[in-house]
Amino acid sequence: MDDGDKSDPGTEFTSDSSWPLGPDSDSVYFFSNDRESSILSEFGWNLQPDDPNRIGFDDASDLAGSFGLPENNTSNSNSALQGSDPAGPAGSDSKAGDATTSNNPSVSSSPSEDPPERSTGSGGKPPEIPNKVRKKGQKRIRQPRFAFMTKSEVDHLEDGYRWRKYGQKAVKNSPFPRSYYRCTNSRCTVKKRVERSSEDPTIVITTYEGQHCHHTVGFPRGGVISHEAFAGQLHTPVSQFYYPTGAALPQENPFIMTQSQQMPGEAGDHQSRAMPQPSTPQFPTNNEGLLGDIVPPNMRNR
DNA sequence: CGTTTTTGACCAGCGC
DNA sequence: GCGCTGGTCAAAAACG
Repeated sequence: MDDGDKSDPGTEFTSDSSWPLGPDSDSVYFFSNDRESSILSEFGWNLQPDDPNRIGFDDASDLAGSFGLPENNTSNSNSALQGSDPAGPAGSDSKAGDATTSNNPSVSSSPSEDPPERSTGSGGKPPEIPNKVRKKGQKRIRQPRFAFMTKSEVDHLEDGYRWRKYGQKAVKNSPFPRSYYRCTNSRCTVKKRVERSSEDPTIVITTYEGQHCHHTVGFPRGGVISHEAFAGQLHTPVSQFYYPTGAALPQENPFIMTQSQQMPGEAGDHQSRAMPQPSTPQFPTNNEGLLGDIVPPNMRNR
């Protein structure tokens, strides 16, 4: 939770080619407004607003409908969301700036200075302030989060980075534990949480927090995930959300969903991968747990 | 032997 | 203020 530090890092983004997912993800993107598409493009996901394959949610009712929400409930949900997120207000912006600028843009522009991927084990201290050192009132810095759902038999999907598990917790309303991973690169603050959907155990919900300051270890070109990496694990990206911590309104949230029709064997087809045929997204039904953390309850199909 | 995982404990934030 | 919950720490165990 840490809602006190809902220092809305989502208000500011930096591009990062090393982000584990990118335009190569065989995806259909849903935007609700220009802000979202601009955010996507900052992530290197260049989708033109007039792209024929772009599916836009130009108003809240579209969004609501897509989530199985009653349309007349949408406006309510908006306000409810605002209320549910005390972080929205201005004060958080400066913190958000801190959080994101600490992941300064140089991270993606100076790959040659990337530290070597190295496992530091318990000896390596994460750059973030440890709990014991952190004084009262010093809030945890939340970084932009990016979540997606993948139909997979394995919990921890290979994404080209090395992760060290640092915790596992049982989560409320879910029979499945949530695992916490940290990038093994000692200078990299990226974390990731992995949890199975309580509704559909075949779906793995992965949330990345922060941005890598280095390239992948498994993929020499770095940055863009390779579909081959998934080939042995199954993988149907079911949907993909970008939900910046602290962002309040659904129509202001960069809301992205993906559904891949691509099978592992089709991995090399970059052209078709750029924009697959839109299809009816599979929306999770009542995801609690981690999804609940990234998708406002009133956006869920309940 | 170095690294990663496991797991109980601890801490912080939030709601009541 | 208290209890609940999520998130993190850190020692021990497991692994390669």
